[in-house]
Amino acid sequence: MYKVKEVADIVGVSVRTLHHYDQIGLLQPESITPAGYRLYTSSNLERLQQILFFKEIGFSLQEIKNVLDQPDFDRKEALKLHKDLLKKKRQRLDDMIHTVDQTIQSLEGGTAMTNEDMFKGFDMKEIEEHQKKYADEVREKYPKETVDQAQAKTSQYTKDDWQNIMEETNEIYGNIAKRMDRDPADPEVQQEVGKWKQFITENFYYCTFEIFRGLADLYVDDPRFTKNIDKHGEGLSQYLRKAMIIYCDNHS
Amino acid sequence: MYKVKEVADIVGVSVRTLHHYDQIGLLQPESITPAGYRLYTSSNLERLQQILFFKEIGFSLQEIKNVLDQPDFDRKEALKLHKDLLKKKRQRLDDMIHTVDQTIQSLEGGTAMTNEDMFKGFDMKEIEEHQKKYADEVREKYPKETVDQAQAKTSQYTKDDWQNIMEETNEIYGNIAKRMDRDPADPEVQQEVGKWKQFITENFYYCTFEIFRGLADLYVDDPRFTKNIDKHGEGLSQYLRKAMIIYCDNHS
DNA sequence: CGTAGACTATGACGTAACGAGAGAGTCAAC
DNA sequence: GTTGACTCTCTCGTTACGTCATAGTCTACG
Repeated sequence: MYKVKEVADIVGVSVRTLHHYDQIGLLQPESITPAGYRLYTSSNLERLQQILFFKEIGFSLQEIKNVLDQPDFDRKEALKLHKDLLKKKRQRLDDMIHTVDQTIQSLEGGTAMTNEDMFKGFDMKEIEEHQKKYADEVREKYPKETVDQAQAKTSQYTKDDWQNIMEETNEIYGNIAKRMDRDPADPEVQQEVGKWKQFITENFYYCTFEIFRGLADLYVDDPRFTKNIDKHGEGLSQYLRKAMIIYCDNHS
Repeated sequence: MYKVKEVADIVGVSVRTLHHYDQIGLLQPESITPAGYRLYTSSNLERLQQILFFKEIGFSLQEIKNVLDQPDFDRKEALKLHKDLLKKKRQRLDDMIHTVDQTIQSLEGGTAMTNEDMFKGFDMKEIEEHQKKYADEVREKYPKETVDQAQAKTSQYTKDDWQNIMEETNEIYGNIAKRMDRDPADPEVQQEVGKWKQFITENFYYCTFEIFRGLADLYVDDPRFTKNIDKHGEGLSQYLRKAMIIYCDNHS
């Protein structure tokens, strides 16, 4: 028998939330003390877990109630309907993002950032340096436009662009850091690594497997990189290198 | 000078909405009759249009107020911040969709459609065939699980699933066909192409750029595909191929 | 001029899922 | 018996309005 705060601490929700769930009949405690204290059993906890799962995938509390209270409820059907709904929402978001993008572009017109500004305080700049090392190599293998275009890319980034890039970078690093307890060959990890390569390609230059391998080594060899990456987790650079190499081995 | 209902009818919002905007000071009528009737000018209408635009891209009313009321407000900055927010929301949705998908798959296990049923009348089946051509190639490059999982996917689709897939496919083709007068590199066209690639990934197999390029060629080389695609518009397959190749060039 | 019908106004409650108090009672330890 | 940690039940606030309810206004028609 657990009291509210215990339950709250165990599963990571607020006491208020439990009160609320009690109030709407979604999760009622097994028993109540004479003083009116709520007492939950472990089977109550199980139900709470289920509630949280459905909440995570976007079900409303009412929908969750339906799904959990009626054993004959067609869960699969509910999930599929729900998925359609989610996809529509995503479509809405895609459209919105697209419109915002267009608006931004129309607002822009000559505000590209100067190199001076760009160099200030952004470690990201180092990736560009790395690019130069490989520039010749790349130039041999790919049509000129590809490379030129890529170089033109970063030269027009504004401070905000760099900010965005930094944020997205941090996110990817973070996602990988979160999974450092897994094997570097873990599918989710590999997927993030793929996103990283793709990200470099989209924002800096066409990132070939050779370059990617080169980057992997650079991350542990060059202290500037290592320091920056390990901010996200002790030994991330080492781990990342392994994962990247595995990725390259599997894909080329 | 327009009265509330006129304004409401003109721009397509409810009278209540206008009341609300008045109340929160977002859009106040130019003048008020002795009887208390709201009277809007055409400049009020213009502001309303702006409000609706920002609303469409997901700004809150308070944010809109900030943007419109302060001429020195950095609109571009606001838009970029907003875009980040939207992207985060989309990421959340993506994750949710992914989880729902996995849950559905785990629930399925005995209700998969038989191959017999599946083959009947669904041209979509051909995409799967195409997959097989690339299966070996893909298998070399990606971790086994990825491919296996993908193959498991289609084998469990029900008739309804295929129906849905057909519908979504038609929608995307249709959207592209509608824009065939534009350059294949047109952003909207490219966006649809991106959706198509994403769609294949979600419903069939991890669609790499190589595969996507392969599909592009297949659409014009294989008469079964060509015929099917050109149903949506004369020469769509040719057009689609160009657009897909451009997409690949820009993204990889 | 009286009235029906269309339009207008201002509240006020409801929505979803809680967060943030307020005021008050309960429990265990010292 | 008091303190501190915890519990309870209201109640308001949040977003962008929808939906009444009640009441005043305007205009056309008989």
